[in-house]
Amino acid sequence: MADRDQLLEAAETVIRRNGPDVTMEAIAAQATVTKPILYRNIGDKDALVTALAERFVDRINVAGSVAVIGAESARDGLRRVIGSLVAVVEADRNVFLYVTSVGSSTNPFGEALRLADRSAQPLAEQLAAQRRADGLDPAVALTWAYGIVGALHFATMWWLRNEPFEPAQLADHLTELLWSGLSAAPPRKPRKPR
Amino acid sequence: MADRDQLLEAAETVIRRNGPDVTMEAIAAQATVTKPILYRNIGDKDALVTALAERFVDRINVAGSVAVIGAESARDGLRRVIGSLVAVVEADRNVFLYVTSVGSSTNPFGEALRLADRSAQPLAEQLAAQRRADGLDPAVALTWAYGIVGALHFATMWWLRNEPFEPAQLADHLTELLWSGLSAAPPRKPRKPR
DNA sequence: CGAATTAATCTACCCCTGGTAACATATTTA
DNA sequence: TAAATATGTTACCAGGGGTAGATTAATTCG
Repeated sequence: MADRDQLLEAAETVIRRNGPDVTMEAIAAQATVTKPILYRNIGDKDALVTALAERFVDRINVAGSVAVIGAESARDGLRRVIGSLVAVVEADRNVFLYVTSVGSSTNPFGEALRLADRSAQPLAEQLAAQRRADGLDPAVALTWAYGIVGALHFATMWWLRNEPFEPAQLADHLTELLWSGLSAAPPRKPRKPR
Repeated sequence: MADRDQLLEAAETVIRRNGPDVTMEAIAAQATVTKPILYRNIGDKDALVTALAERFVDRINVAGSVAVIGAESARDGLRRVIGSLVAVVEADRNVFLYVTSVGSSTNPFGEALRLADRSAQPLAEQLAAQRRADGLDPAVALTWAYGIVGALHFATMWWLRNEPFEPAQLADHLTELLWSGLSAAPPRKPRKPR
């Protein structure tokens, strides 16, 4: 008893219920199991976060693949994918927060970046392919992939915390930024901190 | 003895030397002081991180203001600001990592977002003003500000970890993305995960 | 079938770090 | 000089990640 998948399921359950700052003990308890079993099957906390992140990214990817069906244009496709991402995160915000905010001393770059890796890598490949097809330099792909993921991440995070407007607006604004960039409205004196 | 500023200075010193996972005890020791003094003058760990973040953002802003002088165009200004940001972060990576990766239970959204606030807020005001001047809807400003900050943050973080090429390239790629967006090379099937 | 060996699980603990209470020491003020 | 007030120190607590060793269940073998 106490399959790896069941443990991950239990972790998600308790995170959804009790918020993102949940203890390993609580996760074990939710699975009606004691800590050593959890550790034997999952590894350490870092491994748990990684596993949950993997699942989460998978869900986002699936949702994106579905959302993009029937897109009327590339821009519309982008808009749909962003919309579905926002929807998934909003629907499961606690798991999202857990997966992105848990830090570990062995990983000084933060868990958010590890989560980003799983999205940015395939995205980079697509971007590179597209650039090549258009006769453009594909070297930008990785930077762009992390930049895009970061933009989505931070904006979504901020939006989650404040919820200043409807999710559709968030998706619209992000699409506009990522699709067209700032050049439409060039800031005269772009003091652009941090 | 043991001025607030001296304590912050000591914190930065020890973080630079020993890396981002540094203990409050170590910081106190570096300031030749004991923990309760540190706590009396600074507050808790969260307050320390906030204070250090504030300083760091200030440095970035100053560097950006200097860098933008003599820009030949708005795009060139953006490029220069991004370049100076990358330079500051690279030169003080440990403090940057400390300030962005230390999590706290009272702040489930992560310290990175708090750091972002200090940059995104003024940036949003500028964006909004510019949009208004151009007769465009300024409602996008906040979303864009967090998006831009996030793009810079993640890409820089990734670059710091891997250092795959020269910092100038990173700045070039990011400028291109933020200035012109993806529309130049529209992905046909934008499976864009995360 | 019973004994012995092996696998699975629990109890109890360690360690480290953030945070603080209570005590001690210097310093000002009356 | 005595009282009051900063200022600092030691010693401790709390809580969470992680694990060693005892304990129980299961399996194999004579």
